[in-house]
Amino acid sequence: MKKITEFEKLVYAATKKIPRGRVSTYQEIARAIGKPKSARAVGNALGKNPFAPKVPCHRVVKSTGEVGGFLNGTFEKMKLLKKEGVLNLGGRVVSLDHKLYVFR
DNA sequence: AGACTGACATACC
DNA sequence: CGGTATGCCAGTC
Repeated sequence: MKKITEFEKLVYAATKKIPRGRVSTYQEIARAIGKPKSARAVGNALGKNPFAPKVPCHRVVKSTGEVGGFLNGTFEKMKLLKKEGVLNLGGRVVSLDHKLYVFR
């Protein structure tokens, strides 16, 4: 069904680029697609997440270093993140500046 | 078909 | 810490 827009395509493409063991923020993704003010729109697109496991929205965190809204029922994925050493107990990112993946 | 409102996982003041 | 500003989407009228 691919009912996605060009904007979402960019968001998913950027999110998919996140390597394992790394995380990114909505702000970074928004900036990566050329709309640094669209962090919310990024979240909106990821929230739909038609590419569920393809687009690791669980690997995208808030700009504050918190894990983000995927905790809302998807917290099982958080375990995987912890396994990758990205998250810390309590749903916090381990040194965001150290794990943050920046699009270039 | 066109316009408005609500919702969303942020950012800024 | 709280309210306002911003961007995109979806549903509704």
